[in-house]
Amino acid sequence: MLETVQDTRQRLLEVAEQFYAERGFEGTSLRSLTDAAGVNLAAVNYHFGSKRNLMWEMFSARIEPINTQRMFLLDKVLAGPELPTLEGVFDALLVPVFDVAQGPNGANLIFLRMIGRVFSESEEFWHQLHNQFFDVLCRRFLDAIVLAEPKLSPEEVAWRFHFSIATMLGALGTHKSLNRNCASVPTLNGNDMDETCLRLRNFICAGFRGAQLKP
Amino acid sequence: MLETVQDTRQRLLEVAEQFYAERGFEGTSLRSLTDAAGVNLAAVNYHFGSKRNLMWEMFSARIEPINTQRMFLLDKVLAGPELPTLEGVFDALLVPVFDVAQGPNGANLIFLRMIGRVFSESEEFWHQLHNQFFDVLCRRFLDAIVLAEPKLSPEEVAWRFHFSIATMLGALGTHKSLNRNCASVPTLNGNDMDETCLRLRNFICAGFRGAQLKP
DNA sequence: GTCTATAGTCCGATAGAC
DNA sequence: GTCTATCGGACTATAGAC
Repeated sequence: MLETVQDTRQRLLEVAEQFYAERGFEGTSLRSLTDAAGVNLAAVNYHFGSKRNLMWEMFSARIEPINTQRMFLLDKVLAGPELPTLEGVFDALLVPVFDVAQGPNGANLIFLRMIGRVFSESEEFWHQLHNQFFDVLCRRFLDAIVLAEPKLSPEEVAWRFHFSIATMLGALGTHKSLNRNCASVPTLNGNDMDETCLRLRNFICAGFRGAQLKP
Repeated sequence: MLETVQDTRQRLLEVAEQFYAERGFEGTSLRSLTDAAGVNLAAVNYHFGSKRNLMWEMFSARIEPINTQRMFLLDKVLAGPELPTLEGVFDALLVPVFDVAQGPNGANLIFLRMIGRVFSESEEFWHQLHNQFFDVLCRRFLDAIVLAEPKLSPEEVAWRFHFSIATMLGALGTHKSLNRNCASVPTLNGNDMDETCLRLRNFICAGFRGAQLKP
């Protein structure tokens, strides 16, 4: 194995992502984490100060480049001469996630599950994460959707956006289990991230457009 | 307060639901749980044998009546002279959940969050829950959807059903946080379960129908 | 920066009196 | 069926040698 030698800090971040994705915050012990990373238990507090800070920095390192890219793509959609489309807006939201998931060594399903698990965190931790990483982003995307669907009231947009986010997070969180959720269900090829992303985007856009309360 | 006196076992089940919804399995300690329930710590092992069995029975007591009702409604949809509709099938899946959530004392958001949290459980526990409570159900609903949308291949149905379930679970899990996910988002009236259910069903049906891979 | 050793706390489970 | 008391172990965090 000619892998690049990684320092302790980086190894901790990588194993933290995997363990968090598989077991959640409370379910991950620092002992099991440092054992799997091949580093000393005390290294967590030396490099990060606490278990919580380790997880926070792991999440931050993953989500901030994605959110930067989301904003960049959204700005591009909004800068055009025409009104934005739902497809353009939701592509800006989804494509950066699946770009990261489509790693060089095959689909990074751990990463998807980690992202999807965040929203079932305990209330306080989730609230802090949301304020730090999603509040502004959420507002920007809502404003863009109002432009894309000008006939809908803000409340109507809020409802449909809520379901759209629920679909995205639910799909990310359950993605790893695709092939065994139902024993007798056809196997889904969940390794092609581009196809998964496009299917998800099409589902969300269609749901959004067709979700009028009274049929 | 003229409440009916409840026995220890029932109080444990109720507090277990609340704590599981708010903190998850690993995040719930038996001491905090028994304190909140006003019962002795040892009562958990006397009545249920273990923390795990307590949570399992809590979930079973909640989901089994719902699944019975789901099957009943699905059978009704399938017994008609005409082919089932997507709306009928997804109503059979969703309405029993929101019927329970629409409790006599207002919306039972704890219950919704508990259901939505289950799918982010650790792999092993989730797998066992799925085998026990969802495997057969899932197969039955998939078969019904194939009848409702006969032009779609089984693989195509499986993809779209996956996203539909993701939407449902994501919406249940995040429902409690509706009003503070975005500070500047219009407040959603998340207390009318019938309206929430209908909106969710319409979103899912529209997403399902419009989720073709190639536009 | 890495290690050993351990403090101090909390955990699930259970024995045994009542 | 409920209680006290406690076991044995796991946890996070840290002190201090190297």
